[in-house]
Amino acid sequence: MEYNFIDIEKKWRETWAKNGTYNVGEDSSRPKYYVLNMFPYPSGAGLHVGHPLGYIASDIYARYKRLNGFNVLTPMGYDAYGLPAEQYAIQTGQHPAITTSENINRYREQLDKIGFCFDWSREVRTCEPGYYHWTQWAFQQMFNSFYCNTCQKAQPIEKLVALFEEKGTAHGLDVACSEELQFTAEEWKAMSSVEQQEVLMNYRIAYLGETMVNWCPALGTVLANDEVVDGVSERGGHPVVQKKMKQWCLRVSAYAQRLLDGLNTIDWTDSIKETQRNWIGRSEGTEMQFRVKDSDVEFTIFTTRADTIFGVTFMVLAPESELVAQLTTPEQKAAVEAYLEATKKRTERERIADRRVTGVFSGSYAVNPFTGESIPVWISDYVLAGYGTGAIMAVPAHDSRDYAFAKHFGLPIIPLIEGADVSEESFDAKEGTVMNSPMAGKETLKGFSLNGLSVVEAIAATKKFVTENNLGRVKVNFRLRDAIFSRQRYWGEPFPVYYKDGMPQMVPAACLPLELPEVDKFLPTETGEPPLGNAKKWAWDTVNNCIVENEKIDHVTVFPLELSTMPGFAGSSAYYLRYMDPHNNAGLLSEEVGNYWQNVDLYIGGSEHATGHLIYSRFWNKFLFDLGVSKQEEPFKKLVNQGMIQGRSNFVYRIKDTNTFVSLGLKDQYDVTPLHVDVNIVENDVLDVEAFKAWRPEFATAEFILEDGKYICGWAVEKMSKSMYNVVNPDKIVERYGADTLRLYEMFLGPINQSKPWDSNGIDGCFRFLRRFWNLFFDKQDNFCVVAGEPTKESLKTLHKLIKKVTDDINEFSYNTSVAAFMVAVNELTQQKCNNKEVLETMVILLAPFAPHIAEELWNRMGNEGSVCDATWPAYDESKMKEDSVTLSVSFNGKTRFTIDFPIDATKEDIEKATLESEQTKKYLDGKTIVKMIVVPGRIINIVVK
RNA sequence: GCUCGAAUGGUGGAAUGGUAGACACGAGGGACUUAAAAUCCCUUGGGCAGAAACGCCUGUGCGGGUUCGAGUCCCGCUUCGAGCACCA
Repeated sequence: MEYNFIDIEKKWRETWAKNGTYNVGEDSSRPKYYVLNMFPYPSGAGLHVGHPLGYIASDIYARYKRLNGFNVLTPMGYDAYGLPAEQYAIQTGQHPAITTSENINRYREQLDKIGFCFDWSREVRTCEPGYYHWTQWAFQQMFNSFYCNTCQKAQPIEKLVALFEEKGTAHGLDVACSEELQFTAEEWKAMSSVEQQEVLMNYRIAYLGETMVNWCPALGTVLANDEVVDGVSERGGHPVVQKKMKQWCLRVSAYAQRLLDGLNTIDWTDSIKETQRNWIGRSEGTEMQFRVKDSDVEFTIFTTRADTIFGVTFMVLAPESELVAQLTTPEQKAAVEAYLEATKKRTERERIADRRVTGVFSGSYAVNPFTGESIPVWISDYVLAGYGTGAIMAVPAHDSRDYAFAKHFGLPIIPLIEGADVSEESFDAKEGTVMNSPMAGKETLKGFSLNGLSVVEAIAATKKFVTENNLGRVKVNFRLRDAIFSRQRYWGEPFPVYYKDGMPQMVPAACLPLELPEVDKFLPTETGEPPLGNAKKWAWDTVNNCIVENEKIDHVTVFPLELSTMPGFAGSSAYYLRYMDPHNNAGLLSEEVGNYWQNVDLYIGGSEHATGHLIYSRFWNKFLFDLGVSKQEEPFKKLVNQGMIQGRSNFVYRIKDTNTFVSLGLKDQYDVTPLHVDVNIVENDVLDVEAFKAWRPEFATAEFILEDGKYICGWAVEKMSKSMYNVVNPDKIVERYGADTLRLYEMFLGPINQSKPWDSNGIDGCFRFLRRFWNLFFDKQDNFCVVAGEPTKESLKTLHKLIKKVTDDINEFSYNTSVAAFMVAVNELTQQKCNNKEVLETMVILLAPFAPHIAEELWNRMGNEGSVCDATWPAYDESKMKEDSVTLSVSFNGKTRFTIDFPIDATKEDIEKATLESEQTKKYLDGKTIVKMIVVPGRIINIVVK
């Protein structure tokens, strides 16, 4: 019987859809398991074979869990907002909603062919009002919350207002803020409403902040830090400049410590955790106050090397620091201004590319609080305004950047570590014994000295001294910045915000979702407003129809709406929660549903989201957890990163200035130019010459120099992309081999977490395997030949060996080795001519997660009711594996020479005795003496001889 | 510069410290066939030996070490990949 995958797969695809086989609900009688894929952005190019890799891996796991009695949720949806659709709209006038919807349909069609067990009834699209309602809602909750550092939790902003009314800022709580403010209850009460709102903005988790942002002129929008790579935009590669702008921000930094701590509780790869730790960048140090000489100005610096206070020979301010204006003396004013002007002109990219030492003296001196010495204050762009306090104490002997600066400007360098040679470079390591702290004979504050201590001890001693003497405080700094949350774009979630007296107000809950309006054009307005500024009618209608009515305010007043939209990560930050309860109109998700599904047990996706989506959604979830909406502190318990599938390009070699192409093996005899050739007209690196001629008009008359009658192409591993003609479409594979073969092959290609090139050459092996498997069930006359009865001992052994291997492998996501194990088992069963029902039925269940269509078909043919999805995963029975004897290899000095069979229950002594008495041993000993004999029953015999 | 990861045949890749190269592709040889396709069987890390049989040597990026025994563990390198990077 022919293995007719086309009919089989079509039949079951339809049956599953008709029966809703993969739809799930809450079921308290079974344990839940939540498997999630990072949902795709539906691009115009459709899926290539790399995309389904993670989906297949998660599908196998989901099906395996279901066979083990779990109620498995595996939903799918689309991250539908994004730049490409908008860019396309600008170019063609085609509305992004239409493009997106077309792309989604194409994706769905392609996905459906691969046989996933997604519950499509739960599909979400981030661009639909029913979905972004809750994105907007969450934003409003963040606006209405502040972060309490003391209780490590988000709290309602009303609580902070109440504290201000009672005690001003002296309320005793440590609260996350943009800027430290001080006022009394009386001062608070005396403020106008607008002033109070301005103050509160300093504390809100979603706040409007005037900060330096990454402005991308070409895209006409601001970008988040993770969207800027090497000074250019991640999308499109346009230059990015620093600009001070008023933008919506999320106070992600407030959660820095929790984001860091949470990493220890989740089962993610070390590399992703490490990447996030770097990105969060916790650094423990000391803030110290320095007085400016002959002035009452004081400023604060941050250092992790408080112990080097005696080696400070100058101070440096960031050019953007507010202190620059205060500390610049009249004599230096012109020089400083010239420097600031020059710095401003340099883009981030230029600063990275060109690391010249630059700087200017401010004219002022600071006073070392420990020694009273005067230290010049400089200004340089190697100090960043956004980190710490934007001011540093420079210790050239023990910091390489300070060292370069000191050498360049001829400033003194004082070594502080015994034996450290600082004549050529600084000694940055935190080790050694401290000296010159203070230098012999120098007086210091309260006689403080660090000499003779180790660096670690000296840091601790300085911290203690600084705290006790009010010179500063111990401080933890994070590199993690607040996320900039506005984009001056059309295709995104509108902010549910309007302005009154210049202050933002939340659109009333009754007006949510605030829908994205139609616009005439997708570009910014002539007055420079974001694209939503083109939607005048929308603004008017919204104000009149909903906000005015709900807020009971005067119709005559016109309130402008926020015209920015939210960034890409807004919609993807809590989608896993929405999948739990996608049709709920009363809330993001219900209490009951949240309690059942909790959080994602297994999350699969690419590691490129390490510092973007995977940080933002952890932050977002923690916030919702504080609100009690999410039930777990961490959204994704286990994370598996699938590797990238790279392209395998093929090349033909054209002899220069001719239309003649020479085969790979002969190309070195000619002067040739390699050209990419479409991999779809190459098979096993042999070019289909006729197809090549038809491919392009200019090749129609091409001539070929063949080897062995074939044209052999060269190949290379490159990114899978259209321009390299190496894109392989999964539809083509499914058409030719079937979805089950595609699934098996994608897994067989190698470990799931490794990047590897797609190579269609190996796929035949998987197809042959399925055909052999299929043939186990049919005899030579094409009759279904599976019969009930007692299985042979051999077959049971083969089966249980496989059960153990596959179960272990699935749990470790080692799918390539389990596919290999299937191949071995099927070969063995073929040789055994096994047609036993018990064995073959179990084989079908084992294969069901990998190749569901063929498994379902055979399950059905064996007379089973229902779907193989609801079968029970077989238990491994060790007794079926019991052997009568065991083969042990005998080694001499670790070198294996021969093997001997022993009864399974042979003791160590039996083995030793039998080995020594064997003829082969005697032959190998040949006059040598035995020094030692190691016997590990069941494992190894090694004899050490001399 | 710092952090993490990797390196095994022609290729993708297997190996709880115990016979390295499972499985698959490719290649070579053979069977069947008028032929092709399909299918099946044998060989396949390198080298040596041989009439045959049992073979022998060598081999997991490089150099050391631990061990009866190391692809695997430890120390020191090399190369490649990823992340962070004037973060004080």
